[in-house]
Amino acid sequence: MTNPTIKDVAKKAKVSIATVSLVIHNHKRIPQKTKAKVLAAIDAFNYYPSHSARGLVNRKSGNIGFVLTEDHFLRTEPFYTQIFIGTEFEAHANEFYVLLTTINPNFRSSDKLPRFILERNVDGLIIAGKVPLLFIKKINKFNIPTVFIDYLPPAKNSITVLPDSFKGGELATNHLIQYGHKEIAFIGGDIEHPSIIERFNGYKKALKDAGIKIDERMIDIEESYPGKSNGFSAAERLINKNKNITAIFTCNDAMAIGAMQYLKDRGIKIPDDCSIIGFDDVVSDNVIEPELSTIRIPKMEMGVEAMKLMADLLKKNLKESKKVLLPIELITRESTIRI
Amino acid sequence: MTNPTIKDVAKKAKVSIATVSLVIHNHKRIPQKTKAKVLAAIDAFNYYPSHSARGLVNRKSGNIGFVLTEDHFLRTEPFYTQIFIGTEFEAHANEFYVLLTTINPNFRSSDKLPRFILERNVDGLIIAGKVPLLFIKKINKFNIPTVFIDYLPPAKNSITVLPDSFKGGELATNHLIQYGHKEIAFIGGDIEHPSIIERFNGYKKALKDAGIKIDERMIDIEESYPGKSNGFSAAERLINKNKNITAIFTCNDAMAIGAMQYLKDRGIKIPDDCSIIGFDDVVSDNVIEPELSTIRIPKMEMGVEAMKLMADLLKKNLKESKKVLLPIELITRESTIRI
DNA sequence: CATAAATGGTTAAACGTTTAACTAAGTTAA
DNA sequence: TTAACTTAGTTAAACGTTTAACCATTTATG
Repeated sequence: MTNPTIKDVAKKAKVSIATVSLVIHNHKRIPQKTKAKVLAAIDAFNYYPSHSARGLVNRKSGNIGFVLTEDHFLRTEPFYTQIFIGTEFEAHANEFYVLLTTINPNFRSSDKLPRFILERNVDGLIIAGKVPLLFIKKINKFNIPTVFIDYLPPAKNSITVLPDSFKGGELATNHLIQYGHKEIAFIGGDIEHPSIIERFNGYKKALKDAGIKIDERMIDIEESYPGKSNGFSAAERLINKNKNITAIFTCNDAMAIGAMQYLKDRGIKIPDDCSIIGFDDVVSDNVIEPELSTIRIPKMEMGVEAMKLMADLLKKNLKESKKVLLPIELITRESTIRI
Repeated sequence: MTNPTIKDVAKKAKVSIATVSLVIHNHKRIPQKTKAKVLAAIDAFNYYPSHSARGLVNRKSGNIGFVLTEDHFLRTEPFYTQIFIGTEFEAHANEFYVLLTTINPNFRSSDKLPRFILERNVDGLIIAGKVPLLFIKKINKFNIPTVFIDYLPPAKNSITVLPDSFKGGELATNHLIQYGHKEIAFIGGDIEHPSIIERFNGYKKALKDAGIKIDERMIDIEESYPGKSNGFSAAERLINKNKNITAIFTCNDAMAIGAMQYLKDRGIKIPDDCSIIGFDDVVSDNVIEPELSTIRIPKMEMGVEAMKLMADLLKKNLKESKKVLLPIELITRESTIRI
């Protein structure tokens, strides 16, 4: 048989289609006897309501759009992938589908918006990572409930899920301080990014609390993007400027890997000559040597949390501004050592 | 204004909604003049047809389901992620949305099928990687057009996209032979998997062609899963059995990494004492040392190809059985050396 | 000039649900 | 006994499209 419809079920149960619908929605008007009869028919046909028909009358798509920039999606580290998995997982629980799409990181105002926005095929939007302001402005016109992950848009009334970067920065730096380090460098990229800047602030706070003077020469935040090769360049500048560094805190693992490469090339032994700690915990399967100490971000959990907020938001039990900080965790591995 | 509908457009253009629809579908009956008028109105409202309404009348969802097992999705290497990106990319071109879902690798017949199948919310299914036979059997009842990626289901009438594993196995082995190696070991896991077995066959073929005798003691295909820790164990067995190995071909990069770990631990220098070559090219960003020679699989391209096949399949210009082998490529890096 | 054919558009049914409004029958209360 | 409720269901409109069938003009044909 072809796809069974509510009519087939109604006929079989000898009731009207309205009754079938009411049963499906657990309407109190329907007594047990009728309910059972209808449910039996539903079962017999293995009937499920058509998504499109429902969408049409309810003016809901049942879909949540997941947006991130192409470059983020193509990154080899599974950072945003893990976040996506989290949303996907929680979507199950809330009976949503997740539609993923990428946008150009250099979004121009003439660029088309993702099709699912134009077609009103999503009930909500989850935006992961930094996206162009122009994009945000343009979608604002559509008034779609939106949750951000790992990015705090400038407009102050957003719902956002972030890792606790400030605490992470403190934690990483304190870890080095407790290991006896005093000459602790910081490497950052894309310093405007709210997460990065907080890590930097955490670094400065920890140093200050420990009575260590913040030295401009120990800080390199020039790079515009926190990637591996930029980590290499930053380490190069830093070391050339400053021979007595005993530890480096990089704003993420990718930069840490680049920095490690430079140190190795230069003959500086890790961790014996120099400790290094990253952020994110994305280096897969301990494949790098020495294994990298880092601050773990709960990536899947961030996705889960975002989708939970979305569900609340769509049920209207959420005001339009909320910032959720997810706890981070220090992971001590081989790249940091007591001095 | 709230979501504009075809009615709004029709009113503004002073035509019937049928005319608007015909314009949208580029029907030849409509002359330029009318078309322009309607298009102007469409533009004025920034109108896009409702996805649900269309789906309802066309009996099409416009969605393609992407299915893989949970464990595959959670793997840290971006293998299936890259494939997914490929399908997503090509989906854009064909105006599809991709709905991703995972299934339990130990799918029981009592388990529920993915919701999008039950609700008939997908027009086609792309299944990536090995999935339980029971699952395949169960979805067969729904008669949904299906394309497989990186897995050849036993039923012979499938449409499948695979890397050319046989040629890859030959290529990898020949590379080692050309480098003067004669004692070449093979490490495999999940040897029943069509891709793995082909790599193994390629290995044997290359040895035979080179007049090298195939030695059972040089082969370890015991492990049930081709992962990192199993690569470690396999290397251990192999080395203990057999001291004169000068090169190893592992069925994938994950096992190669595990094997490298064992060799390093044991004090065997790579590549000086032993060359090693993997398969897949998933080791991110040259993070491992020495950098791993491997056979590159065109992962994104596999996704793209699968979605193209799906588009053809849905347009009915494709018979129900087709096997597409995508070309692989030898990547020579640091882990293989001339003897 | 009468008729056939081409052109350009409209009408209305259909897709599969949801739900407000209604109805019919049974129950309660004064 | 009768009016007022309650209960259990049905009817019908609506959601926003698509498209076959139809109609009215205009143009071509013999």
